Amino acid sequence: MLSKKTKYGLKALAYLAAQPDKKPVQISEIAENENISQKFLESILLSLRKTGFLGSKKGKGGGYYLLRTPEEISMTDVMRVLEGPIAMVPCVSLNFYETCDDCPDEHTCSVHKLMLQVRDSALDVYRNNTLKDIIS
Amino acid sequence: MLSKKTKYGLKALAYLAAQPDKKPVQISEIAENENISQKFLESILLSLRKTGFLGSKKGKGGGYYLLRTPEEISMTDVMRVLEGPIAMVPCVSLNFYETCDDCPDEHTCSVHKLMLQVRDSALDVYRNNTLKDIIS
DNA sequence: TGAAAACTCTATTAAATTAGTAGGGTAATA
DNA sequence: TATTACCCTACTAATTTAATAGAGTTTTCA
Repeated sequence: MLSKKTKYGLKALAYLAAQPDKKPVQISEIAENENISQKFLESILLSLRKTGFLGSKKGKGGGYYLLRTPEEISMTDVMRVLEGPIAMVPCVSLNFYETCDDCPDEHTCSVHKLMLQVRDSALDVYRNNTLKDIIS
Repeated sequence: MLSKKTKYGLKALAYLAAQPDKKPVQISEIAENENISQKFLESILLSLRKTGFLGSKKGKGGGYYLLRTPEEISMTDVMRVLEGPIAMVPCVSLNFYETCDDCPDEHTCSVHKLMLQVRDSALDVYRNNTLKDIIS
């Protein structure tokens, strides 16, 4: 299940990408328009800023804005930052790999075999979608 | 993230599918060989029996066995029973559909758009894999 | 026939994660 | 210099997951 954090983060990014100009947008504006708790959104935008997706401007007329153009922002990167691993089990994760403590051998594990395919198919989707692609 | 329930359920199914004959296999045997808590596995096998994947035989010499051949068991069905919805958000789920309370319009929602693709790609994988395909 | 083997079922619980809430602090701009 | 708006920490309620405990029932085989 997709976490609210990821869902809200994606919506906020899409909202910023849909702006006609690059002027900073206030948290409160995004929160209202996308029906998100303002405080919760605050923490999500903060993490997107720390990971290089967003810039912010303080003071009057301040807010958040995209640091890159929408077509430069890959869903792969966004998902990894917001949701974490794309794989459903750590033993098939590219960026968050861990061995299973129960499994004696990955190569003969049926779960591993299936989840490898699922990961690859999900990666395919994320790699083929930028922020620009998902705004309408 | 894949739940342990699903992981263990898949492993148990694969274990049964790998049996040379159709004799019932005891819970304890599966639990030991696959490093699964026996009591937890018990409840998982029970749910697989109630959903028509497994049959059971009581008493001495009893245990669980597959009701269908491995190539007749689609990963789509198994995943839906063990893990629940294949979609990451309810608004793109085929079997567990729900509207989002926050989203004003699904058709213009960027999250919806992306998650629809992810669901389809996952479904593709599950539809193309039977229990036979994932045992080695 | 009776005892052991093995499944069945209910209820409880511990741990982890998620989704927020509260509230004060700090920086920048008009 | 006051206001706006971001920044940060800590706490908490709710939910889900992963078991655990224990009693009960059915079946089979000796």
